[in-house]
Amino acid sequence: MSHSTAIVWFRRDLRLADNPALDRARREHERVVPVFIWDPDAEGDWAPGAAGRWWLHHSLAALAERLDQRGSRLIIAAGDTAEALERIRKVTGADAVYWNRLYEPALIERDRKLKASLREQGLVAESCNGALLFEPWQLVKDDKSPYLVFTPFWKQMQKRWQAPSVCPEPRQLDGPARWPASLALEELKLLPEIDWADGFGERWSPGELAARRRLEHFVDDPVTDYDAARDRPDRAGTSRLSPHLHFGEVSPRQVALALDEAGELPRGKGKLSLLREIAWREFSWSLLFHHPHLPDKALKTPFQDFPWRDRADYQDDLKAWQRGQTGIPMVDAGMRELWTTGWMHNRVRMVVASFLTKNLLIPWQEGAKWFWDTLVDADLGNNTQGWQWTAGCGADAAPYFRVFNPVLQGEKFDPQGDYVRRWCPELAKRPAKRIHHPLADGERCGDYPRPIVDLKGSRERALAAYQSMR
DNA sequence: TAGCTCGTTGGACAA
DNA sequence: TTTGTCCAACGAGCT
Repeated sequence: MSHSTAIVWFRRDLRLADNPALDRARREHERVVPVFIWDPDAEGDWAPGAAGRWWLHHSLAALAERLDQRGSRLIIAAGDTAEALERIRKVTGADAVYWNRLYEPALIERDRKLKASLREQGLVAESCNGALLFEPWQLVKDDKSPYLVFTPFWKQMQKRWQAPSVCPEPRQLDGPARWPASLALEELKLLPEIDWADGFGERWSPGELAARRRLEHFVDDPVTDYDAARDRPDRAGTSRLSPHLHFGEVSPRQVALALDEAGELPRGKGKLSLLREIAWREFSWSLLFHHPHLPDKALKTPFQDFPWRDRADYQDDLKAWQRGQTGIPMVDAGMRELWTTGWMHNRVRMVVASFLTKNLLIPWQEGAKWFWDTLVDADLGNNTQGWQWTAGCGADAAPYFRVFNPVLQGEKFDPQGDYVRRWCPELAKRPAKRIHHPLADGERCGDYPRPIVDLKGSRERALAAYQSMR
């Protein structure tokens, strides 16, 4: 170990355990300066949305507390990253900077330049893999080109499976002789000014310890039924790990380790199912890495001419969708769950996305943007990939004739109507048999809205639109 | 290379 | 009420 000081630049790896950048800095240097820099301009159109900022605020608070307990502290800065690092370096005399890689196209470019510039100044600058089981350039086909279909990607991942190893959590961290100034967390103004996020706190506990508890709880029992239960929005069958994974409060390696059966691929159906979801996350990041325009442009080029409705024409319908006022119970329940809790059940995400793109013929980018702002787990890889998949223009996409019917989906996956009743209390008194159906002509139910489109007619319109493109 | 198989998550309709 | 078939064609991926 050299008698030197290293900056550990935290980004979306807000944990102390299995943090390769932190681990490496600590092993190779005597003193460590943990730093977080709020620099949303660097992320272009994809700086964290309002829900993500709420989470980030609380996650940073949790990280700062854990660092305090280890004799360290979290230095918070804002503004241009290179300048902030330079300031901190001057005060602390640090001669090395470590971080874990991110894969958003804009950030890859920023980080590449930064690394080159730091090295030019004679500093150590190293990035590590803290976010993925496999780097996007590792899991490729035999001819080195990236996968475009999930199943072969998943098969390859299983073939190359090895017992995950994680790095240890430091018990103590020695700081620099002189600490740099830090902003107070509140100065980043990450929390919304209106009390919009009130419901989030009831549902979520950001931070590494909460993430670990959730993982341990889930793997202890619920994972056994995950394969089937994960499709039921009326039950708590999913892991709810997504925001923790997004902010790096838990790593996919830690999840894999928790599922691991003596170094072998998990054999239990539920465990394998959860691992497959982790694989989807990896697949999404791989796609984005190899196709940097994915957040804006359809992967399948014919879709760039798809006859979406005009913006002026769909504005009212888009608002109704965002507010959960479409008059389609399953759709409204999902959109209200999203608004209230910053999260939506995966199956319902597909239903509302299919409804927006197919029944309303509104471009998938509008949905992706709304999700980006309102989901606490908004993740550029997953969000982009999911929306393109539903719209039928992405990798391995749903065929054009696959239009989800929100009534049938409700009857199948929310059979008692509990989910709809919870989020659309106006409908609470409707009999379970009718609860997923839009109001019929002349029927009234509190101030629940009439359907903004006819499901059958709009389905046919969508099929015709998709036909026209072929 | 050429040929074969397959593609996360569905719905409508006929029998 | 349940089950089977069709709704496209194409290109990815594998052997």
